[in-house]
Amino acid sequence: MKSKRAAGDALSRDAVIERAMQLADAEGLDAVTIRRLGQEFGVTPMALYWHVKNKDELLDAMGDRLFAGLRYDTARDAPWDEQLRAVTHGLAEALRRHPACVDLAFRRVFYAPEGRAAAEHAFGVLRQAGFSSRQTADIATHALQTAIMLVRSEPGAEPGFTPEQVLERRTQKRAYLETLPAADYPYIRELADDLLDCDDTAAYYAFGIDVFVAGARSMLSPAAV
Amino acid sequence: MKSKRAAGDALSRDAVIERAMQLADAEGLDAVTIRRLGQEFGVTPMALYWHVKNKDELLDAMGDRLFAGLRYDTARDAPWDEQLRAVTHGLAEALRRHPACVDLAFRRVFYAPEGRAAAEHAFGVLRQAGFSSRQTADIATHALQTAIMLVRSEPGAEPGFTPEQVLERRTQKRAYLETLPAADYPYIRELADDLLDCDDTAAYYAFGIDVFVAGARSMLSPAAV
DNA sequence: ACCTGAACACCGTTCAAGT
DNA sequence: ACCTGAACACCGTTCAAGT
Repeated sequence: MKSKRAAGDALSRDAVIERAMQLADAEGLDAVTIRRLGQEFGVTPMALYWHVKNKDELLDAMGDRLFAGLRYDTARDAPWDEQLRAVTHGLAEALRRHPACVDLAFRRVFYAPEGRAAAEHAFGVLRQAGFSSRQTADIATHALQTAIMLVRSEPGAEPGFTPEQVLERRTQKRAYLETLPAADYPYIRELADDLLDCDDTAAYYAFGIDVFVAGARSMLSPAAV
Repeated sequence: MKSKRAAGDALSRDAVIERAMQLADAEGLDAVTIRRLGQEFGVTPMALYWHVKNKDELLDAMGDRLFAGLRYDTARDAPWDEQLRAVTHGLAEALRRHPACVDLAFRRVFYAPEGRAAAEHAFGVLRQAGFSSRQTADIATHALQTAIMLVRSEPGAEPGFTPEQVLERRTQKRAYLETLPAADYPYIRELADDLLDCDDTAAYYAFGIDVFVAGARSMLSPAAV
C-alpha cells in the first residue's frame, strides 16, 4: 500500500511530459526544470534522464502534446473559408488548454501526428480553393501563427500567475496608463478599458479568426485595393 | 591610452543594453546573461547591478529599445487602411532589426515612448475610420502581434544560429518531410519547398500585412460572410 | 532496466567591503 | 559613485556506480 515515492505517480516518459505541462500551466514554463520535476516525482533529477533524452527533447515532446485532440474537420462539406476558420479555431482551442506552452507549438506542427494531419487538411482545402502553392504555404502558416498569437495574448490570461496576481498587474497597468497626459494620449486614455479587459473571450477569438479568414478571402479575389 | 577593461566600451546603462541586444542577435536571447555581459565588459558580474536593477529590468529596457526609430507616419493624408498598413509595416521593420528580441516587444509598447506614439496614432486612425473602441483596441493589438509574428517566423531567420547552422537545419527539415509517406501527405510533400524557403522576404512581409489589412477592412464593411 | 551520488560548469542575486 | 569578493540557492548534464 505504501509507495516508495513521495508524490503519487510512477515515473515514465508520459508521466514526466504530463506533469511538466501541468507545472507549466500552474507556474509558468520557467518552473519546468529537470530538478523540480525530480522533486515532483520524489526522485533524483538524474532519474529523468532515463525517460527523456534531455530538456530540449522534453520541451519538444510537450510541444507535440499540444496538438493532441485537435479538431478541425467539423465542416467537411462547407466552403473553403469555413473550413479554414474551422482549422484555425480548432488550433486555438487546442493550444488554449496549455497557454504557457503555446510557444512550443510552431516548430512541432509537422512532427506531431495531429498537427501534420491538420496541416495536410488545410493545404488541401486551400489548394482546391485556387490558391497558389506559395499562397497556400503562407496562409496555412499564418493560420497556426494566428492561433498561437491569440492564445499568447488573450487579455488577462498570464500563465504562471495566480488570479490575484493577474488582477494586481492589471490594476497597476491601468494606473500607469492613467499617468499619461491626456493631452498627448487622448486615445490611449479612452481605450484603456478595452485594452485591459476582455469580458468575452469567445468574442475575442472569433474576432481574431474572422479578421484572418477575411484577409485570406481577399487574397483569392482582390476586390478593392 | 591603455584601458582598464579587457573589452572596449565603458560601462554604462546604455552600453549594457546595447551590448545585450548585439549579443542576443549574434547568439540568441539565451546567451544574454549577467555573467556573460560582465565578461564582455571585462568586469565582474556584480558590477552590472549598479547600472541595471536586475535581469528583468534589463530585458524590459531591451524591449523598449526595439521601438527606437519606429516610422509610421509615412502616409499622413492617406486613407485609413493605408495608414494601418504603414504602422504595421513600420513595426515589422523596427522589430526586424533585432529578431532575437522580438518577444520582448509586446509588453513594452506603452512604456516605450515611440511605441506609445505609434499606438496613439493607430488608435486615432481606426477610431476616425469608424471602428468601435472595442474593435479599435483589438485591431491595433492585432497589428503589433502581426508584426511580431511575421518577424518571429520569417522563414530562414533563426536568431542565434550561424548561416551554416540555418542551412543545416533546413536540410534536415527537408529530409524529414521527405520521409513522410507521399500517399498520406501529398500536399505536405508538394509544398515542402514553399514551406522551407522564402527567397523574397519583402514579398513575405507584404503578404502577411496585406492579409491583416484586408481582414481589418472587412470588419468595417462586412461585405460577404 | 531503472535509479543514485558525486561532480562540473553554469545561472541570478545579495551584501558587506573596498576605492 | 562605482566596483569587487565571497556566498547562496539555483540550473542542465555526465558518468561511474549501485540494485
